[in-house]
Amino acid sequence: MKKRPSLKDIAKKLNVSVTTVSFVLNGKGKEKKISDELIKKVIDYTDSINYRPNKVAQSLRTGKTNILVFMVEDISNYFFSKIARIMEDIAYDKGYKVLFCSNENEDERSKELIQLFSERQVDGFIISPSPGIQNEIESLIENKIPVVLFDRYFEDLDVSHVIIDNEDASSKATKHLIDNDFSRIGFITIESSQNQMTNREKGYVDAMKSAGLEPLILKIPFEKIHKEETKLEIRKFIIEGQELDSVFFSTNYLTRTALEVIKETDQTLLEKLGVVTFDDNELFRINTPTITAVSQPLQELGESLMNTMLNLLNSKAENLKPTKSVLKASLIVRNSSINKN
Amino acid sequence: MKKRPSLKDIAKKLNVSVTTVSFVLNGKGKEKKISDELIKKVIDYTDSINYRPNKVAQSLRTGKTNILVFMVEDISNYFFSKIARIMEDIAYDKGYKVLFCSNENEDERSKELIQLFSERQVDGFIISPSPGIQNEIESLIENKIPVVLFDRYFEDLDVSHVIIDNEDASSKATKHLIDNDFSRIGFITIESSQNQMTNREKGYVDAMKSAGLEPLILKIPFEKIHKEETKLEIRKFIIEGQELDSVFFSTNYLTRTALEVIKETDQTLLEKLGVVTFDDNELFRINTPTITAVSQPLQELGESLMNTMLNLLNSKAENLKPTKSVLKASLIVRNSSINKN
DNA sequence: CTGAAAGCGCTAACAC
DNA sequence: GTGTTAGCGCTTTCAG
Repeated sequence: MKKRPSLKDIAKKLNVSVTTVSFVLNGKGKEKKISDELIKKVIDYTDSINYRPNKVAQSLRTGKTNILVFMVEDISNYFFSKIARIMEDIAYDKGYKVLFCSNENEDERSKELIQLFSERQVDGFIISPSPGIQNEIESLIENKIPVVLFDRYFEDLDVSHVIIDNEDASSKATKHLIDNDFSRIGFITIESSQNQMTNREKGYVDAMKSAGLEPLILKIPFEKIHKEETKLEIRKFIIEGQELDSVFFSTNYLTRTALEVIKETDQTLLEKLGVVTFDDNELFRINTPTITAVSQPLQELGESLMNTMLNLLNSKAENLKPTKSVLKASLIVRNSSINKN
Repeated sequence: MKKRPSLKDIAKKLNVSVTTVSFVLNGKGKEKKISDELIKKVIDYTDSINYRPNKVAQSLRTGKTNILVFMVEDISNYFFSKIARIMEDIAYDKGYKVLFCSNENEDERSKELIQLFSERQVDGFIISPSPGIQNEIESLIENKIPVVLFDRYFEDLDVSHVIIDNEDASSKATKHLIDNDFSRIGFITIESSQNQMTNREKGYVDAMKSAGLEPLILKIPFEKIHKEETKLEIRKFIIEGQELDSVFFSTNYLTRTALEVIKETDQTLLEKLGVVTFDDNELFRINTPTITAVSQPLQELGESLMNTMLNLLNSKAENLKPTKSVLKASLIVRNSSINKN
């Protein structure tokens, strides 16, 4: 193995000092008044051997890695992966690279990942936090590592975040069903104390109550989402239990599970049952019937997240006040929720 | 900002040398015959301040990062993300962390990513390569950086790989349609010279010919997959053109696009049209009708990939012969492909 | 048993 | 204009 050449090797080869090479390579040649001739000589040589500086050494020296971490529940989820892509493009222009990872909404995994990347000195974290990592977030902040929370946040922690107005979105979705003459409207959600979920529930409950309707709620524990018993529960709730005429799902994976259940049970059910889901998805455009969905503004979310992060990064050490952004979601009306009479 | 404590800080605090602390922290206390008492003192203190070594410094010193890169076309694709997860678990047990990234099957992006991670001294690459990065792969190999290719490979490059027998899988799928009395069987694929695709085509063509049937092929350029004109082309091919009675798709994103097209055009078409797709997906279980799919053995693929990589990693410098694994895929028969008469 | 010190590759203050 | 050198935080050889 021909060891990768180092600055020193280059300096020796060219009979100049490492400083000179370093300055030239970092574009400080002019500034340091190094002769054009020498600059050209260095550039030509490094180009010719395709020299690549060792970033590990650079990072050790400068304390910066130019790496940002985007940690979410599940990066293969359309919602998260789309935003990831948007952020990546913005970050790239500013010289940052974004690393993606999934915490499965588990505290253990979140902590491990934060640990792992902290040790590796990443420059900042954008996190959709699992419920119990408040301390870890706090400790990052204390160490002056930029953190932006996303999708959900901790109410008693003064940290920058970017979220949508879940209550408003949920309320709009519920009212839409009511306007389409549904009245036995069920709400299927995840059992969770995280505020993105509680706010969705609140939006639903308030909309129902103010229309004089009875809230009908089924809560699934997160761990059981992919269990067979969950399917049974959903089936029971929709089909046998409450004589529902429609359902509003608080997340798209619940909707997917429910669609499977319905498919296995009684395909024709969807001809009568009203359906609205949180979070849009490719599948919902293709399904029979197409599914009405609350759609989050992906582009704005991504931009807002990255801008907040870049601000934090640039305001080095100075105590910038946390930025808190709340964006609005919109309802994409499709066939599943229009009046079925 | 309270600077993170370094080894030196700890040594000073404890009135011992950095060497001692380093040995203890690396579990070499016993080996180096450091007194139990001292070991305990060090451990207790580092635990109490929750000391975390700076991995950047460690990496610079040791030349190892314990990071592996898994680069695929699109990590949000079910197929790739599932395998990623399987590998991650195995790697984790061996002290490696896996970083995921998507190259969108673009050479430019692939090169950038390889560049980026090489500079950061990652220990190995598992890559589903875009068509034109043969040189970059070669150069990694020359620098003795472990590489395992996945899903596709370069026929004239002697590099470890893990793939499935695409020709066989494709042939089985085609024969399945033939056995179910379909005869005007179209094949919709990506225009590509990469061997995972050419082999799928070959499997189809051979199966058709040996049944005395005429191959009917539509090729979509990769860049146009999400363009509107692609939908038009697919529609024309299936509906107007060749009087097909069935279609076999070479990738699941083509199938998704086609399902959308069909949905927009004539929902009842699927009652008559036979459909088989490469690569299983959640959607295909939910769709009406459920879609027959070629399913790759995810668990085995993941295990095989990681084992190959770990072997490479452990056979440091010694010239290990590349390992080439070819696994078999299976056909999951659902409603879309059973005899429609 | 423990400590001193070299050095991984790079940056940048300082010297000349 | 260019070179010398300290040091980022860590591992590990060698000395005692």
